[in-house]
Amino acid sequence: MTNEQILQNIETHYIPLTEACKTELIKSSKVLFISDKDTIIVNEGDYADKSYFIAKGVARAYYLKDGKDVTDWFAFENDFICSINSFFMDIPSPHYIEVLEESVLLEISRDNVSFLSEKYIDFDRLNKMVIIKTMLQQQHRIVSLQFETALQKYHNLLKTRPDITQRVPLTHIASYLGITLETLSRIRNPKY
Amino acid sequence: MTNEQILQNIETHYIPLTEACKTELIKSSKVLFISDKDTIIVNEGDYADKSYFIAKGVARAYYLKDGKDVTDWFAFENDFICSINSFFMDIPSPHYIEVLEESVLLEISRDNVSFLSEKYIDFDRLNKMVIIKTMLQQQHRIVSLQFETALQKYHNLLKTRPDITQRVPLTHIASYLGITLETLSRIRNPKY
DNA sequence: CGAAAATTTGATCGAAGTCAATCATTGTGG
DNA sequence: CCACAATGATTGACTTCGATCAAATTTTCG
Repeated sequence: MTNEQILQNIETHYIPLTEACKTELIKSSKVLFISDKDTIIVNEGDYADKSYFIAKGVARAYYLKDGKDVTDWFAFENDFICSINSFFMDIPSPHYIEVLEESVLLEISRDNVSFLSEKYIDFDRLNKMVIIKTMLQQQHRIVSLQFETALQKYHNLLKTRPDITQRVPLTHIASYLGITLETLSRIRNPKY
Repeated sequence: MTNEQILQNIETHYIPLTEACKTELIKSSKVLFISDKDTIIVNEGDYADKSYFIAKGVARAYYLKDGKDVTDWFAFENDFICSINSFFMDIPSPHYIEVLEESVLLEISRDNVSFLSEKYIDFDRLNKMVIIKTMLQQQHRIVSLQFETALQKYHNLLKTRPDITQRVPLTHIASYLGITLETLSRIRNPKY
């Protein structure tokens, strides 16, 4: 996967960028080729000042709640992911971020995001789009968590990500949906 | 309440703004003095392209879920509120926004937000701060909804807003917390 | 003051959690 | 390349928190 392909993906899924902006974006970011699944790219406690564009693969953000692994976020192809508290508030990360498949990521630091946003208005728009998209997804998730049954939440997830069960262990899907693995397993039984 | 006081509040709770920016912000926004509680300022179906800074009072965003009133958001003094889906995606609002006390609001349109963000870097920073603050609050709310008991959710709300029970009917607090009014009432009983 | 709205209290029910035991799949070392 | 340990998923029995339905009580306000 080349730099050009990655930029192409960003442009088709977000907005076109000027040549100058793209050149400087590549210069100020780093492509990570991660071959091992379950590679941890952010650890709890890190000052995680990097944001990652998933060019290929899947990643998840999770944290330990009373020692139990709770998935907070999945990022698939063309999504961005970061440790949201750490990135935006400059505090130690409560989250781990882990890659779940062989993946290609574009890594960019908060400082470089700021710098590019100041310099290129199209990058600033991209940046705002990513943040607003995240906010709207969270909004949707809040409604979902609050008023949907386990079954509805699972079906809705499948609607937006039909391939998720092939790519992500059920344990992570369960904790993401706020249900137990056992309940998820029962729900998946066709007799429901 | 004067324009100067409102601007002063914004500056102390967010960031200082240049004089030019403040002058133009006042010119491109409108102060609403709302004397009747329960005044609806955004209706379901509206293209709600306005954002409101609460200089004084309380407002809430709510929607009807199967005919039932569900509170999605409270905004108190120095908070911003808007119909998030409508404002950012330019679609008809699923939310109503209602004022719950005699209030003073500063109303600004999406177009004016864009314009001021382009023209004044300090306003752009303010705008980003508001969005990121919203995102982080939602993040916190997701964790809360997913793993806390009714009692914990209520206590946490009281910790950040001790005065909320004096200012907002319990029905709205209950639906905001994702619990029924009856459960909230039981939880509030000192024997818990 | 009295009607309407808000809140409390009580009794019952059900969705999903917990604990525990199996079953299935995967991947690694002999 | 198989065996078997480790991990992941399913199934079962039981429990619990909070929902629902219903009624009583308190508060608010014209």
